[in-house]
Amino acid sequence: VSGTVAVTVDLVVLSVVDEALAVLVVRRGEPPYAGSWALPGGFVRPGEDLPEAAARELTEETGLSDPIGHLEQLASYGAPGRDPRGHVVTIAYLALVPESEMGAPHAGGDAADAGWQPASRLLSSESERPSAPDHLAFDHARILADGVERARAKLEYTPLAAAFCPAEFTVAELRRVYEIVWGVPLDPRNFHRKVTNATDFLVPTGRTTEGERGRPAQLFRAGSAKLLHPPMLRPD
Amino acid sequence: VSGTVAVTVDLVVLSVVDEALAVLVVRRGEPPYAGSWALPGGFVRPGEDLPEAAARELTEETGLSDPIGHLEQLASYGAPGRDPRGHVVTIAYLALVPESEMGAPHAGGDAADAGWQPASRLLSSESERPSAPDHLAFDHARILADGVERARAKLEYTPLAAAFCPAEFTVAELRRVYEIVWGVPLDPRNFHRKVTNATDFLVPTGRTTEGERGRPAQLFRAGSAKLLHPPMLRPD
DNA sequence: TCAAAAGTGTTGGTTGTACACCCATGA
DNA sequence: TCATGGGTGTACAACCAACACTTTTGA
Repeated sequence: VSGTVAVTVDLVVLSVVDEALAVLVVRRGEPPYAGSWALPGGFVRPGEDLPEAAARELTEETGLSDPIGHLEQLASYGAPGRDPRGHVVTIAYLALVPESEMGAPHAGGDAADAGWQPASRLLSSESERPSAPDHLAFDHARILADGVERARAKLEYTPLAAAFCPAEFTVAELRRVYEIVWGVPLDPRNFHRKVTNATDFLVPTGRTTEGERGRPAQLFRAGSAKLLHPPMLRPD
Repeated sequence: VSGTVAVTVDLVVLSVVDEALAVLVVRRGEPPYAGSWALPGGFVRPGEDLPEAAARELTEETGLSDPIGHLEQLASYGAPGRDPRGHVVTIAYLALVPESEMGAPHAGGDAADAGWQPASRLLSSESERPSAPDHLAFDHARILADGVERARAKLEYTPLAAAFCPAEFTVAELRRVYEIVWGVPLDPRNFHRKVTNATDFLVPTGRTTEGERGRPAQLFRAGSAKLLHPPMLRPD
């Protein structure tokens, strides 16, 4: 156990659920930290690529298949004391997914439970205490904080907000994503102009919503842009 | 060898040497890839933290102590075939250092040689061929490319350019860093105004240069800012 | 006195924000 | 016809690129 260094992957899967930024967590069924919430993840198998291991663990523990939306590497964490089983280096991945198209998570593998939890609750100073009821196992609170921060920053200069939306979505739905992830209100008029002017951010489908209150809204699909020009500026 | 996953750290140490962006590389003394250039790095020891392992390998192989300047995690690479010895996951670190204050590198440990090489040469399409004389070992060309891209991006919105400069430097020296890393000419007048107006980027020391051509320049030290407001915009 | 480099002033175009205003639907 | 949300126009301020111009030194 102490003569070698082991490798795991962990996932920060974020979505917008019930008007709040939520993270996919599993209830650990095995020690250490049995009974605690944790990020889904597990040991990398020899010969297995890292994104492959991340996708496998996600499916095993939560029943969700390859995340539609977006998957990227977040960072690695390797402090010697971070896992009581020995020296374990973890490579964390960040996924942004539309909750509405992922199906309900259900526990499997080593997980006793699986579901969406508001990120704010798992990040609050209350849950920093290791004994708090919703304290995350290992250093997963720090990993989650880094993931949320990365997501917030990337909304500014990439079209990733669309990864939180279903395949077709309105400008107002996209705006709600920004408002929820950033935690600030945005001017609907200026927001509309900015996202529709940004090159290759949105492509109109020609269809509109029906049966809603107010004037029907155009439906869009995500465009091909990987970088936003000009960027969406976050109010200070 | 194939029953486990090993962990290494590798370093992309960048500096500005002889008016060009340069990277610190070592000539491998042991197989695999004996005789090839490679990024400094090596296996993480059990109980050792990742930045600690990075600093140790840098000192062992190049004789340079903890990099003055800046050190941050870059990314992790774990494709099964990237190392012929087995499945090896590496965590890459990016360092930006002032060449003038680091002393000359000298080989040690497993390294047969160590020195600065222009990044452009190691990144050119010529050296992509595995048989080219300056082809980097393993997937280190990819890692280097990611590191250079990270450095270029970070100059825009962080004060990291100062990490390439000695403790005291002039606005013109700082501008040369931007011009060399970005590969574009910048207007000296507008550059001067932007960096001196950015909050907490530069703090004047009161001293000036002497014995140079032209009017003496004020000397500055790096300020406390971690983010640039407003950012330095890279010309398209 | 000239060349060279540091540093300042000014101008015109672009971009972002605030907000007034019009449009299309359900009730 | 009113309330509700979708979408457009416009004015003002901030910002940035371009470049003329002044300052201070070494040769």
